[in-house]
Amino acid sequence: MQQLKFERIPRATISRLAVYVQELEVMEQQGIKVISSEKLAQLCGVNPSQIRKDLAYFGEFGVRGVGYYVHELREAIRQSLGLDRTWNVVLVGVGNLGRALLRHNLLRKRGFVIVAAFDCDPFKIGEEIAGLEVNCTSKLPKSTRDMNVEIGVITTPPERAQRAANYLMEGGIKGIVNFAPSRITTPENISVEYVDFIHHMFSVAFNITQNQSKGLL
Amino acid sequence: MQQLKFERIPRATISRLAVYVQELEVMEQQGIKVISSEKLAQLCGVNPSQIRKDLAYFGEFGVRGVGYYVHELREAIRQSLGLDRTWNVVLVGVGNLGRALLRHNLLRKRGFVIVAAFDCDPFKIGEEIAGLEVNCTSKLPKSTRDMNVEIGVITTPPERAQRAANYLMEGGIKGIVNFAPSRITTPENISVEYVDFIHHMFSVAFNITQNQSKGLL
DNA sequence: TAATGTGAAGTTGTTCACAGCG
DNA sequence: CGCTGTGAACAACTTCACATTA
Repeated sequence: MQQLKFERIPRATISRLAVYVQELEVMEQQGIKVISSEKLAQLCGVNPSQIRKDLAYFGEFGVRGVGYYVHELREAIRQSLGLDRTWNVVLVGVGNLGRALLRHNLLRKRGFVIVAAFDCDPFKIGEEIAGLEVNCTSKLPKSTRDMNVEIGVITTPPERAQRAANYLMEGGIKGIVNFAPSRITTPENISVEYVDFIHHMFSVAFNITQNQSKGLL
Repeated sequence: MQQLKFERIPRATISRLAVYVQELEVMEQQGIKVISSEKLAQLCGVNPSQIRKDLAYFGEFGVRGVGYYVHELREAIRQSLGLDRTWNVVLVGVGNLGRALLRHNLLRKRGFVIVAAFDCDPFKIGEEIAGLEVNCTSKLPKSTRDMNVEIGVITTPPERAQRAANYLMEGGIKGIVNFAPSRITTPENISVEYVDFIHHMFSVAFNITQNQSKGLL
């Protein structure tokens, strides 16, 4: 339909769009039909024109003098982000975090279906978690190809993240979400996202430290 | 010692510093003594001058014509970020993710000690996880004050995140790391970080979609 | 001499302000 | 009339280029 423009879209815009979707969903559940950029901005903690700019990358979804129809806007963003479909996902590294993700139902609710889990620890192989049997990592490349998986999630210890990434790429994966606290190297055409909550702990620690030293002035 | 400058430090700088620390640690373990901004940049996937600029916010840590002493630099960054101490942390919401964090040893290794866990589900209260008894959330404010806790981690379902935040603030917490996929509102002086892996899944999905449509041109 | 530290240039992202439209 | 959509102004961040120094 839209998606006609071809400027490069800022990363920041994408992650804000994700926030908008989330808040729009809540509104929809509350029965709110129309929302202005002003009000949505307030809820998301951003500037109203920011929202309008972000949306403008993908099309014109609003009605002047009125605002945005909540349901319509949500669908438009979902479509723009490529979320109007399901994505097959595999997970590598069945530790604490891996298990939590396997059991997490929000992923599935958002269209990300974990179709296989892998680990190289013989003690974990064969174990069943959330209806999924843990397989040996060596089987990963073939499985992902057979199951037409496009996204890989890495939840291994840091030192094994690169190896996991290599297996995933061998399996023809197109994007990786890396929860391990270490950088991985991949060719340009593989999209990599890092989820490192320790960094956020660091940020908070830093901000607290700074707020306190500011208080002393 | 340093920390003399008082320009505002970009958020982005902070999160990159966290990456540098991580990579420096790996190097130290490998016995590497000296590193240039060039090489470190390569490992971290950033521009060399970016590193030098980032470090310049905090002081001069390098030796011209030589580079940076790995151990020294790591310590300098840790100190600058306020990581040369331990931080008491409480966790609210003992679901899959909460459990995973409680059992995660990387947090403690980095100086973040979870000293208490809370949940409002009577079935969970009393349960012991990673040597910590789950307490009723109503006890949170008093406990955090008594234990001198500065950071709260929220791992509740989204609809309960705000309530958790309120309890934490009542308990005198100064910073919050919110893993729940919903915005929370707090006064200015509370530092809030959002960890939302779903957003990263969205980003990857979007990038894959875009790469593919690029391929069609 | 090699690599840092840094002003200046360049790039990217954000906010403003208002024209345009339902 | 009110709120969107958007060019223009602004702010923030990144990279360049080179003077500086161990």
